Amino acid sequence: MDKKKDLASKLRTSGLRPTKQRVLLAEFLFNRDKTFHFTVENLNKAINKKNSDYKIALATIYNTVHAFKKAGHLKEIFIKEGKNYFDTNTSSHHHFYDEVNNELTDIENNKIELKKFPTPPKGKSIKDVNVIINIDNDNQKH
Amino acid sequence: MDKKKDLASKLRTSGLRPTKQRVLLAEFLFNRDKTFHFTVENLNKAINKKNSDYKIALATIYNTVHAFKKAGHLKEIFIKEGKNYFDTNTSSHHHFYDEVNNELTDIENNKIELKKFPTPPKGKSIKDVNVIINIDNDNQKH
DNA sequence: ATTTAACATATAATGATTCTAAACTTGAAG
DNA sequence: CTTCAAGTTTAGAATCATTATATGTTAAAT
Ligand SMILES: [Mn+2]
Ligand SMILES: [Mn+2]
Ligand SMILES: [Zn+2]
Ligand SMILES: [Zn+2]
Repeated sequence: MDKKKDLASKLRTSGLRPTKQRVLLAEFLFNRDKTFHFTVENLNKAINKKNSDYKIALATIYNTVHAFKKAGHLKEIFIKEGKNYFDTNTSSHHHFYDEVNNELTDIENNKIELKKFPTPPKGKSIKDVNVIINIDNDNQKH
Repeated sequence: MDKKKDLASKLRTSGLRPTKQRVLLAEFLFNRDKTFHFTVENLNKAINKKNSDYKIALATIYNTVHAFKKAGHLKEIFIKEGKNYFDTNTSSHHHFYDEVNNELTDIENNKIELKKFPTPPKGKSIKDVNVIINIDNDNQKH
């Protein structure tokens, strides 16, 4: 199978041994058409659902997700306390956050343009910019 | 003392009894010229430092901060895992985040202007927009 | 002054994440 | 093909921020 081989080399290139667990997680996360946003809790449930042919320990899921992040294959996104999202889109980009469904949607960088722009404090320079647009159902009372 | 009386009415108006602990915390947080960004850990240390004349239980600090937030006197800001900031500036505004010193700086709303702007998904409307500009020391290697 | 709901507090519980230490796997070398 | 060391997985323990509990205290209305 081609895809599996590709993933194995992707992992090796990142200095990660392509173990069974890592390849399975990489398949699940990276063999997709669209960006995938998830929490560790999410991922754990999806992978270890009953009747699944293969189980991965929660510690391994943590280890792997962090290893993938360190290797640049995942981005971490902070939205709210106790909700740590990871993102398979590692490009610099922005998000809609739907508070009703706890869902993230990508906004590509070129869809947002900052007109005015503040000067960073002396001795500091801008590393990156994150825009989160919180969205609600229409006609929501505040 | 005028300031104390003001705080007591501010609390009463919010439906909060002006207890000794709340008044003390309100003084510490709100009798300032500038915006104050803090974590609960921060606040607890500042209030309960040794040789301080009055101690407040950690649970009370949590309760009070959450009560102040609910009453609209504090805003909560999510920057990274395990770092929950609160903000005495409750207006809609943005931030610089200095990753080196773990420090937030306000950017007033009118200092940033979004030129291009994406359309929210169908049935959803924008509640608010949060921009975080991560900053680094100059000449930092990535 | 009495009364009662609101509040503060010490302590226990929770829950997400990290650590530990033992067993297993991978890939390189012989 | 074996051997071997470093890397990896795992169950379970530990950690740590936060929240819940249960008891004593206080604000403020009557
Ligand atoms: Mn993490
Ligand atoms: Mn909180
Ligand atoms: Zn994304
Ligand atoms: Zn602020």
